Amino acid sequence: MQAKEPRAQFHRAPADERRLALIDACAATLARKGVHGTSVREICAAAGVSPGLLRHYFSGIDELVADTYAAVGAQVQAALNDAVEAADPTPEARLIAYLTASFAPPIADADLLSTWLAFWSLTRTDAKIARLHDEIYAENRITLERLLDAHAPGSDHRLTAIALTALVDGLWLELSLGNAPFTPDEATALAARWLAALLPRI
Amino acid sequence: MQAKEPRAQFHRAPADERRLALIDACAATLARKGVHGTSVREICAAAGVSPGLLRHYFSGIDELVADTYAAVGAQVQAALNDAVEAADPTPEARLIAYLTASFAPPIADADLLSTWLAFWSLTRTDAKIARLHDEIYAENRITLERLLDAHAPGSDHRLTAIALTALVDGLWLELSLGNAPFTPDEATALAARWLAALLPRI
DNA sequence: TCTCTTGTTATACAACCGTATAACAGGAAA
DNA sequence: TTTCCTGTTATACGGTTGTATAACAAGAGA
Repeated sequence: MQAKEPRAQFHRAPADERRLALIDACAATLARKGVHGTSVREICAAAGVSPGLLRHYFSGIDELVADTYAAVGAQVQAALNDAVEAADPTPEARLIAYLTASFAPPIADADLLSTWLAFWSLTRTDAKIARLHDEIYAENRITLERLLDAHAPGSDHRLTAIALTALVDGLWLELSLGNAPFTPDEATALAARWLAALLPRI
Repeated sequence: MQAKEPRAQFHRAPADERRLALIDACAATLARKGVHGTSVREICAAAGVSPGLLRHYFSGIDELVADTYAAVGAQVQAALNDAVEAADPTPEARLIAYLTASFAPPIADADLLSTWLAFWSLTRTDAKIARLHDEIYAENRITLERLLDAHAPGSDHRLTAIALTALVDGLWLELSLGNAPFTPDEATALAARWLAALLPRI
């Protein structure tokens, strides 16, 4: 004879507060438990919510993960933009601010990397995630090209932006993975030195 | 009434042929199905072997994954070394060979990337994998420092090796992820141009 | 040819997975 | 105060997970 579980108290969240809470919980779980340890139950527990609720806001766990990618991508983009806007208005200072922000919290962060790795690894198997990846990276490249163009107007910065993105990504990856053989300051200096070599006027 | 399954034919593999087959199957499954789709049964099916056999050769799936990381890491290192040794014996040619090989098969390969992403994402949660990562990257950095030192003896190439590793990693990542906005040749040219700017004699 | 070791199999197990469903209750609207 | 909609819960379901186990058979050694 099984005693029936008394129904837990709850309150009805306004607007899409619950939806955002689930997205946050998804990112946090991806970060702390990895793809392998991320499940509907785990996410909902992190959000303090019953497992069934996920499907009230999302068509399934795949859609939640995709929406989480979009949200986290936007957060990263916003953090970088903020750093650039807070810098001195010279092209040089804005570029350096972009680089510095890339190697400092909240961008260089072990949790963010773990979440990001999960997205990367889904790119191969999930078409929606792949499309999101292309959009996010294209936007990032355009931002960078604009910053470069402000410094040296007229010339084509496509390849420069590509290389700088790759360099920053690689340094960011090692830094966030932990145990990196260099400091955030060295990473910034490295990227700046690279810029100076390629764009003589910096 | 369930008919008993007749026992399948098999042959006893010599030495650790089975062990290597399981490692190959693990890498292939990680590549094709991602972390999420990789399970004991999936790996063993790929190896053409019964599920129970995995635990005869490994203490569990975690140990198999770790051993697979070590094996794949060694393969990558060997492919890069081969490319360098096959090049003209000048320091410049050897460096360029290293770069070119990084952006061509079998190194720049979607399957290899998927496998590698799985390893990266396990670095946070699995201490054994984290240690392996440090070893593999340290060895790679030393290889690169030696190549740089052959070109410009005496000076300290620590930071140069770090930056070149990051640049190559970033370009390799985008290239292997698919839909990259640049070609392998452009990636090689980019890295070479970077080297030329920083090491004047190339 | 026989024996014995052990690589290999089929199957069992409890725990977990993502999703489905019906009962419930919060709280705005009337 | 009552009604009613729906956000939220507990629970159920079939399928899959990693591991455990006992039966079996391959093939070397005697």
